[in-house]
Amino acid sequence: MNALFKALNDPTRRAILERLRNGPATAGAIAEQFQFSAPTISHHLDLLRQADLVTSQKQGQFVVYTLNMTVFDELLGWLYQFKS
Amino acid sequence: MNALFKALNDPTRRAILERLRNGPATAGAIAEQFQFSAPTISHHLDLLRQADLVTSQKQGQFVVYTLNMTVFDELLGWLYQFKS
DNA sequence: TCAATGTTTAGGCAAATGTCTAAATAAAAC
DNA sequence: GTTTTATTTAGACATTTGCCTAAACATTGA
Repeated sequence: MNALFKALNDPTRRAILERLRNGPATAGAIAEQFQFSAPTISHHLDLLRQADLVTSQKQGQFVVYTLNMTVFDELLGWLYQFKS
Repeated sequence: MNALFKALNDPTRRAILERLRNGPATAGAIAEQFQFSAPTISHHLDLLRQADLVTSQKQGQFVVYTLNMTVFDELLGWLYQFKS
């Protein structure tokens, strides 16, 4: 839960998630969309992975990142307790 | 959106929100539940207010904090785009 | 094998964060 | 009117965060 909220608490990381809504992408393709350096984006991706918001698979020299939506259910569950 | 995620990215603040699920409470009553100083809790309450997650009304020498659930809809809306 | 490409790791730095104590403000009680 | 009670503001400090550059690692291609 901590890692989840931490990962979401950054506009760049949220933008990465929105980018991945359109389908998986390599680290490089993701980094191209932003004005930050590749290491910076790599670090953001690491935090997203720690929160289980994305998964990564190595494909040759590329690393493909994929959105993992199942963890959103945890967040929805947390929110739901406030809606009653 | 930034203030919202920022406010949620702290276990103490989330615990305050859960506390307020049971109804409004004064700053002092909230502070009693935690091991932090009153100024620290006051600061947390300020961040929650900035995110519009709580409202505050002064009642005599007390300040009563109330959960504001309407802002959760914004968060639900953001989440929803990922569920399709 | 050597060079190029894609990504991560390491280390450094400024800014933001979470905590504290001390002081200020405001209302209540004596 | 002075003291107590409730809360916030101010300022300090250690830790975390987000960024960078340089270097390392891993794979592909000549």
